[in-house]
Amino acid sequence: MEIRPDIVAVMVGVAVEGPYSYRVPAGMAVTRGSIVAVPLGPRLIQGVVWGPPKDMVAHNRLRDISYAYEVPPLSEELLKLVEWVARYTLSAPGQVLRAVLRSTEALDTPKPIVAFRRTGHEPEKLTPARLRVLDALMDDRPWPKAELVGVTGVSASVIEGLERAGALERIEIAAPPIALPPDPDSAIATLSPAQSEALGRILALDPHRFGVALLDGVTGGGKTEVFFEAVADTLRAGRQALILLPEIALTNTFISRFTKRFGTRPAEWHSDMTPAQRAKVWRGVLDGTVRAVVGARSALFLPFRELGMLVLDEEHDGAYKQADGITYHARDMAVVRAHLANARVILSSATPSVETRNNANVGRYSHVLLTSRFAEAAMPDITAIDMRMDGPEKGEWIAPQLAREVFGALDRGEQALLFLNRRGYAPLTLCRSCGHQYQCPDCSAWMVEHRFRGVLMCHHCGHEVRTPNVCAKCGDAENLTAVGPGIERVAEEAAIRFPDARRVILSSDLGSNKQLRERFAEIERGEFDLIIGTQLVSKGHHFEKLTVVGVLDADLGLAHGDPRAAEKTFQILTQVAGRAGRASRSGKAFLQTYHPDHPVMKAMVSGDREAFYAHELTAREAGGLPPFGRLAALIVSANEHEVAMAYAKKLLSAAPMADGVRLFGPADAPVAMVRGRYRVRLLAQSGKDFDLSGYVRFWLGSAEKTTGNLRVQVDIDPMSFM
DNA sequence: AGCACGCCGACT
DNA sequence: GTCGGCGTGCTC
Repeated sequence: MEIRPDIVAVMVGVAVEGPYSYRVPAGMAVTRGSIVAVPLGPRLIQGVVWGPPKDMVAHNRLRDISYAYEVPPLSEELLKLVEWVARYTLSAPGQVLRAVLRSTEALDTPKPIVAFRRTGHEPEKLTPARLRVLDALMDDRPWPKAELVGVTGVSASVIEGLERAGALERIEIAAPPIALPPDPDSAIATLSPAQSEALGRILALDPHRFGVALLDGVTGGGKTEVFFEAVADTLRAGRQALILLPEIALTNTFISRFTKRFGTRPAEWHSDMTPAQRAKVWRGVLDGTVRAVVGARSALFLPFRELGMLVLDEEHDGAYKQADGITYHARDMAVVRAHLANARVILSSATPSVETRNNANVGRYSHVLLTSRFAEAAMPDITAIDMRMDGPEKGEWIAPQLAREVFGALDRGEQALLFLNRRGYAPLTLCRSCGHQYQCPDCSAWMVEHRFRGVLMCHHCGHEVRTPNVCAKCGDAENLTAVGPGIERVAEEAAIRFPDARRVILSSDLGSNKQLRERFAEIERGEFDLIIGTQLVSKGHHFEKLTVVGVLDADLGLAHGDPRAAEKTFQILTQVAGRAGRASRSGKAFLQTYHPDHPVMKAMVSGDREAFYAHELTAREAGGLPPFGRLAALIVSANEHEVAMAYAKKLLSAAPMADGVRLFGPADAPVAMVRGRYRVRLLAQSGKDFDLSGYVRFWLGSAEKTTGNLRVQVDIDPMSFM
């Protein structure tokens, strides 16, 4: 094909099959990776120059690139990542590119900051406010307007008045960087011998090549200090570093630890930021002024050009799986990006995912065990409370033994935690007169009562109704009953049992992220005695005075026919139990369970996590499940159940034959209807060396096209069967 | 992703 | 008679 330097392929940030060809106007210089604005239909959208044109487009259809942004081109590694993720997840590359071009404002020239300086002219009228401003500007250095307002307490109009009077002159200065470069040598940590050894093993990975280390050690064992030093090593070598945290764990604690170590706050990337903040970080990452980022999973697509290290803290955490838009697992994609960038990866966890443990077992990842006698001594003593024998009275949720232990902790001036991974007051509202159960009109799920807010709420679609006084079906006013506990109900029981304790409830629907962060800070300062919380409390928080942890329903999560149920339960129980006992105090954890003989419970009680991994790996291998096999889920949805099921059956019969691929379904999803759409699942299973993405792509390509409201959603490596 | 085009129900 | 519902297809 003729190479035409005046025509290039541009990947547009739109879900189209591939790049489109555009003319490069005379005088414009672009290269692969250049970020450009192009006309598409009636609009102007952003895209990235992908290379020479792929296909021949009639000349009369070609349009000109509108302009090229004056920013460095995206790195080759990032472009390859976009293609890889698109291919793997069966999404359009343009759609993946949108995850990269997240911050459109970032491409505009940064707005300079307006500052003022004295001219020397005295204004004719000198008011007290004017004097304060002139005093502040005594040293003739220009001051940013916002700072001037802050320091003097005057309004902006005073400053503008002085400018009009000729006493001040306006200067535009370049906006300061969003984050100062972290100093790798600011406060080098004194590592314990075990930490030094762990660091040594991580740094033994060739810094110029791809390599993964599993940093495996108990909570509180000092993993953070170790990976900070590894980050410092990367920064010293002049490369950028990315630390990913599960969304909710972006805590002040972590940020301040980073700040202490590196002498400056890291650049952050998460959903709470304003567009302006995002823009600064994005641009800084691209132009290289930002050297280290602490962020949530979407930070994986930031435009680093010199990425040398990726850290995934709590690598097992389910929050790394993204399910809206493109469906990807940030841990797996991080490994892919590191591979493309010749960078090192640290996967850090006290409860590594079974996949990661297997990669370490077979030597694909370096298994860096961080043992800490100190931290291990503080590991809690775990007891299973058999709910069949020693459970609480009817209508109560805290077993007598657990209640005694909580009293003990409170008496000693320590903290206790009651954990239940279920939001709201009660998962079901039932009329005892007629048997009516409140269900979501649009989902096959019960309406969960949220008593604080006075509503019944569907946890799948957010649908809400006011908590009824009389049964919607029979009109009986007396017999509406809350069935089962949620965290609010546990709090109610705790208020009765432990009236003198300073209690706090932690649940994602009881405040904004900011409020929750403040709540965590208060707990860390010891302002509460009894913490009652959901999943939130399990993540990365250090409560020094916490010595007793009670898990009210350790079985929650084991019930579903989900291949990862045991793993997820093991991880959350370990994380929650690990909250108990820190520093000088040893702790106790209690698991209320109806299945004390389940392998997960036995591993927890005996403290033998190796037994759990061994058991789980054996079971996975026998079932051909990940990491010994691959899974891909196809979720067919439609407004009518029959339509979805009929199409799923057609899909199944259209499936190409392939050696080693097994197909299951179609079956109703566990929550068969969500937001008024019925969902039917097909599951493809293959060996681990089989290109299952490719197979599914071929399958869907050869199948009858969907019409109407039928949708097929593909989830490669599904984490749950919901 | 948008946006227009086009084909079937209730209304100023 | 048309306003507008959204299903379908196209954008270099």
